[in-house]
Amino acid sequence: MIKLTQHRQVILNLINESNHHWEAEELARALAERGYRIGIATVYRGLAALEAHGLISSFQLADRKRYERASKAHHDHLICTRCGRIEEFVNEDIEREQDLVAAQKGFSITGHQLVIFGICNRCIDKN
Amino acid sequence: MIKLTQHRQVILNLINESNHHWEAEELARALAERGYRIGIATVYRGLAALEAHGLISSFQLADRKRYERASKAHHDHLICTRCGRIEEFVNEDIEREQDLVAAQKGFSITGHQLVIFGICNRCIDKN
DNA sequence: TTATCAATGATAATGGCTATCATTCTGATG
DNA sequence: CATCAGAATGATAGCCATTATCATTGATAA
Ligand SMILES: [Mn+2]
Ligand SMILES: [Mn+2]
Ligand SMILES: [Zn+2]
Ligand SMILES: [Zn+2]
Repeated sequence: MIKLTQHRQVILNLINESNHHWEAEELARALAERGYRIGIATVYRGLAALEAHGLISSFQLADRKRYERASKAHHDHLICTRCGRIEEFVNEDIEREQDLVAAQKGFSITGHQLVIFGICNRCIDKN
Repeated sequence: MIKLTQHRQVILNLINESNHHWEAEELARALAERGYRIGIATVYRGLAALEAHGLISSFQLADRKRYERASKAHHDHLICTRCGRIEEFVNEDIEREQDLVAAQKGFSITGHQLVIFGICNRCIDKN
């Protein structure tokens, strides 16, 4: 079992109390703002440990990893390439078709990552 | 128009003559094996230039970019996490559903990336 | 209390990629 | 040709997210 140290608990709480997709440095900044003095290496290690034990989940976006609550059903992401806004969605048809594709190709599917890129309505309205 | 120097032509040929998803260092190695002495920076710059002009295409996989022929219709990828084998697929249902999802969320879709992870049949048979 | 072992923090190292800059090519132009 | 300008190249330094190292601190159990 994972040892939920104070530091890790704080990290976990921050993630659990939000609906945000955190990157490591951003989370470290948020912790610092709240008065916690946690080394950046500890943040990275804490995130890895929490994820390894299923307490949070993550996905790789471009060059950085994003962390979010694990207490959500599986979903994929829509990202506005203008403002960075991230929306979540679930589409059963897509999920089902992916299973079919994998079966057709003789793959035993273990996961997938789908990211849709676009410009969100807020950004479009700004024009 | 892009200047197709000898170096860039060689890089382009290698990619076009294969069905491979090349990473930059791997391609540099292949070039060296064939007797071409091309600096690694030139390989990176050549790949970027070729892609910028639509002569090759790429997608980001984990921490490295993969380059492939541009002379293929849009497709997504299935990756064996055991042996690294990459298969391609096209699924019109998935493509259509993505458009719907984007529309529902008010996004003007510009692209997507779908990677399915799994264990390929060759790897499964080895057990 | 003591021994053990994990967690932490500061910081060095890693790895893919880009920037810099001096040098080499290329391809008009006179 | 000779010259010149701009692009391409190569060696290498720099960048940046993340991981590794290692000395120190902390928690737990005997
Ligand atoms: Mn999410
Ligand atoms: Mn492909
Ligand atoms: Zn936006
Ligand atoms: Zn395989």
